[in-house]
Amino acid sequence: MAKQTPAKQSYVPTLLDLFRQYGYDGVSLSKISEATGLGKASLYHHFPGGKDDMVETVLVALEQFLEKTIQEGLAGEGDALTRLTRMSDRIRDGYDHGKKPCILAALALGSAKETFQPQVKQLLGHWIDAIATVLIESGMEQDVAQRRGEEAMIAIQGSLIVSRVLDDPSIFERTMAHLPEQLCR
Amino acid sequence: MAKQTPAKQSYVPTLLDLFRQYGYDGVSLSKISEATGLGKASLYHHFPGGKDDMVETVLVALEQFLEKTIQEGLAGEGDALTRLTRMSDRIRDGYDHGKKPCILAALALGSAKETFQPQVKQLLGHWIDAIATVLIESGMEQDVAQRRGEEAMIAIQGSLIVSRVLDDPSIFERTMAHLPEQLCR
DNA sequence: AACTTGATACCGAACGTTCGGTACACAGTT
DNA sequence: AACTGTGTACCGAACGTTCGGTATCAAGTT
Repeated sequence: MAKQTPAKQSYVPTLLDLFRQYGYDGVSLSKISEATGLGKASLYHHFPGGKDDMVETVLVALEQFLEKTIQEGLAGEGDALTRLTRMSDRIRDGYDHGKKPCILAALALGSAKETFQPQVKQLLGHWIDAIATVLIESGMEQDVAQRRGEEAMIAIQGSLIVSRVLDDPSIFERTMAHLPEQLCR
Repeated sequence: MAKQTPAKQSYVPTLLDLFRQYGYDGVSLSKISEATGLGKASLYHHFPGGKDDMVETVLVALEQFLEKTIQEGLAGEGDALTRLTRMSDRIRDGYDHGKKPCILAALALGSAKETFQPQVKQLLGHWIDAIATVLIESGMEQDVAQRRGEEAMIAIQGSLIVSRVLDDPSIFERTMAHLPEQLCR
């Protein structure tokens, strides 16, 4: 695991956008150079481990973002429905209301899968667990709650893909709007 | 649209496997050469349009497969639940019980999106419409049925991704098992 | 029967370009 | 001086694609 620096972190938004849209194999160093405004040498200066180093930096940032989302959203005040609605709103923002794909799905494809599967799996699993925890605290059985967490992830990932393929972000928005009640049923 | 030939069609299974797993950008001509046993020059002999020609051949085959699935499964005998269960079984087979990704999602990523979006969109839309038609014939309102068709696609795509990321195909299987009743509710 | 022609399928070599990556030099800041 | 950051030039490998060629087969002609 490469060392994280403030400079690296400052490139996360740009890198995230590239990897989520083009996937690992579709993002070349030239594309990154263009998007960040840095030459290749500078990119290697900041990310000595190259492309993999960049993806890891993005994943570390995502882990932090997820933690923050859990603390401020899911683990905050209110009943389950309120909390899940707060999460739903954050998700809408994070995916630009259905217009941006999920990097976790993108990294499950191609050569990225072999390299990053453990981290991606851990992130997604963590997200599911957090949703399940909210439902458990509201009185739901653990088994059922875990299933619901998975359902939530299926809805999120599935609606992002369908919205993207059909070029219709309202599908994602509609799905997110219904998700909280569905999980609490 | 390049001309389709029997030779081209004979390579569809191999090409489908490569593109669904590695995506468009992750599949090189070398990889295809290796998987098909043909040299690169031979690949160009059969697919003069190159990689794009190969993807199009796969998409044409998928369209035919979808038509067949609709005729034999969704448009066949029985009530809506029976028909949707038949479709669900075919889907399970087509995705090797959750172990293989969907090429439509893979082609929605990277440089493939720009080239193949119209065809991919048409395929997915056609699938949704076929599901909605079954529900409409069983008495459901058109609006609701169309929504249900989308929900089905969200469940399929989402559960494939979640199963893949979590390395747990049972998630897909479970989702497919419940899908017919869910759509008919 | 032998030869010619056309069609089909395949190949190795080569092409121009892009890939990820490295070495070195220089400039700015502390 | 040390550190941080950048640019230029270059590398070998791989990319997608094309070229010129060989092998085989079937059909037609002599």
